[in-house]
Amino acid sequence: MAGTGVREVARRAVHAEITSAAEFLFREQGYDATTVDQIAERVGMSQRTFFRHVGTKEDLVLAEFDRQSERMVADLQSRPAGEDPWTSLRHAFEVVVGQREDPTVRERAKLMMSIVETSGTLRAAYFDRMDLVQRQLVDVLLGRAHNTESRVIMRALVGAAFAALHAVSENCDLDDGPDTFAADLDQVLARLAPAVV
Amino acid sequence: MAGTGVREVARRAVHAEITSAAEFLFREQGYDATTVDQIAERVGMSQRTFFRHVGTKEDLVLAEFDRQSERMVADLQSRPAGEDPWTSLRHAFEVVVGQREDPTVRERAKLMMSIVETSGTLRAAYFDRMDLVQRQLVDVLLGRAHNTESRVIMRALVGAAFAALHAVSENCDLDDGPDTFAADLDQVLARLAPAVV
DNA sequence: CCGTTGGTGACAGTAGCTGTCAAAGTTGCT
DNA sequence: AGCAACTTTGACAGCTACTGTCACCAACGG
Repeated sequence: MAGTGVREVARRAVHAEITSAAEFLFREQGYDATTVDQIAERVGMSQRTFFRHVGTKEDLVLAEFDRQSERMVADLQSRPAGEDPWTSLRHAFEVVVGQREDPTVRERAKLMMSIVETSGTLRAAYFDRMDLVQRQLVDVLLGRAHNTESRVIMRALVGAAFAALHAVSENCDLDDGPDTFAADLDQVLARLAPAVV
Repeated sequence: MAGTGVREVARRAVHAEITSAAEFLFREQGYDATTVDQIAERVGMSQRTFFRHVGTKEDLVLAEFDRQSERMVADLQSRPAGEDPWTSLRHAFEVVVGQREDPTVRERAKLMMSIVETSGTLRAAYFDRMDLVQRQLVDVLLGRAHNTESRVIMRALVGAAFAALHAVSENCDLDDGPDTFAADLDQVLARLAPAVV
């Protein structure tokens, strides 16, 4: 199902080229001011073909977040079932924390985030996807062997953890000092956690 | 600035009529399947005039939430500055809880929420607005006299409280039993709270 | 009574996105 | 190599939310 190899490679290459062109234009003129036609023209393809490869203009920016989300869900699944949710979530967040370690990747992530924050529709779509991951994480946690929590509580728990993640994320994207992401996250989570376990 | 009285009344009446027509159609065929043209035609006006009164199709559904948000911010502002944030927020949430008391209003709110949940763009816009209120609430709390919390912490705190609100909201909209909203909210908030104060 | 002001409709245009169809290119099998 | 099956592509047309423009009409004010 992974395609005929060659075709799949071609697809990825095209997709990468589109993404690169789009990012250039977004950085240059902003997300909203950049039209799909401009991106398509820059890559040298018709608008129709663009949409066959990309699906949505939003996806160009949010695809990265989706990949991260998938990994988060997978990571949470591979945590011991006996572990308390809060700790498990902190470990799942490691995929976000880890990406901050490489300065290049970090800057890229900041850029993406700043683009997201400038566009209303984009920001909205981002939040919607965050909600989706949260639901998936809740399902994972509820499905664990010795779980005793109700869905409502679990939803609130996961939501709270994400609130911490989001707060720290926002904060670190702002100041340009040394990246204190991991430390800040631990601090905020600790502030929210104690009763929660 | 409040208009010439007469005109303002007319405006409100027209707006109400549009809203009513829209809600009928949304309930009948769903949000996405209902076009702006259909709504405009039902009220007997041109599409252009519709947009002069409404601004956005989304607004027809989300205006109610905006009003609630405004009241929440106002309520939070009128709380004693010495009160701990968590308690203050619980009181601010009273505007949501209170609306659940009148069965008519409650059913209407449930309907609205169910419409929001069916449409992707609508859901996304809803989340974006929730984020906006949260930011406003954070600013209020940070502006209080004897506040010692950092912005990050406050953001996480407010986010956690909203996670609880959202979880309970989702839960109560599902089951049709007696409305246990207030009790559930208190329970979930208590579960999240203790360390927080 | 007339000028200003505000609402309205008709028209046209933009941006994102989808369906359709025929042409061109690829792949696989013989 | 040669042919049939499958994919990809571009051109065209269409839909929906939304905005700009302009002329028209009605109410309000002096």
